Amino acid sequence: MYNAINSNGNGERGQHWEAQLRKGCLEMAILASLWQSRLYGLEVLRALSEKSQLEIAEGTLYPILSRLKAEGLLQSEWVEAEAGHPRKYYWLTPAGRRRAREMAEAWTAFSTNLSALMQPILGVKQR
Amino acid sequence: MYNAINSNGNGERGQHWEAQLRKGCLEMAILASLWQSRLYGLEVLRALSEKSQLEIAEGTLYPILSRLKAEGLLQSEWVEAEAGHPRKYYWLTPAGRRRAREMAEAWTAFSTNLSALMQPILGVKQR
DNA sequence: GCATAATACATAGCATTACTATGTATAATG
DNA sequence: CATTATACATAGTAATGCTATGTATTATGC
Repeated sequence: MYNAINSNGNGERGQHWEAQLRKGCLEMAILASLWQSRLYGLEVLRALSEKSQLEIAEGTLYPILSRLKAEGLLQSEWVEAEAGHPRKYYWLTPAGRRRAREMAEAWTAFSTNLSALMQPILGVKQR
Repeated sequence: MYNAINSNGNGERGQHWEAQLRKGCLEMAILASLWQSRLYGLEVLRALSEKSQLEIAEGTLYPILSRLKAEGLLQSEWVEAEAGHPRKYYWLTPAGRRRAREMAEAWTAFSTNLSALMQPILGVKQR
């Protein structure tokens, strides 16, 4: 599985059609990354990268985390590490878990529909 | 198959998290709708709605078609209908076909990755 | 013939969301 | 102590739809 979506897409116009493809999915992806356990910022980045080859810049992540927290979907706390830097841990609130579920379901339907639309293109190529 | 994504999402903030989910996919979807045959504007809308439950407003469609044409991915021509209104037909240029393929492939990878991230959420719910 | 409705396309202002560049703070290392 | 690494934060900018509205042409009914 290769990393098809990163920040340096190679389209002609704007060079970023791939970036647009993933815009709007990031909140959902970030909520999902926190489903199974609480994580601190850079752990979220690593989880996304490892679990779904989704590379997000730090400057993108933190405003989103901040926004989700302001919305009551996440809670956070500062933890002084026994060794190393203090870290800000995030976890899903009950509202956050509900949102994550809603989004996961919507994503499933949406992606299935869109993939169906892509089939003729991929089918021709495979021939 | 129900229409999970339309313009009146029901989230709390901004009410539009679902709209964001599909932003960025529309160019690809529109290019895909033209893969098998040329269509005029409202036919594109209907094709998207019928093939993938994707509802786009006319005001959204035409700027995108215009943009794709400016970019050399589409070509268009006015056709006087034998009965009814004149219509502007669109079809993919060779560059447009290449773009559609690239996007379809990127989409496949991207959506597979993201769906993997969603599995724990959906798995828990199904239990 | 005229007014209204339907069809088809177009556009401008606005809202939203990342991306990019840059910065602050703290701990670790040489 | 200076530099590097880790961790978090933010402001300006770019891109893309959404919403509201408008223009143009054809069809319909009175």
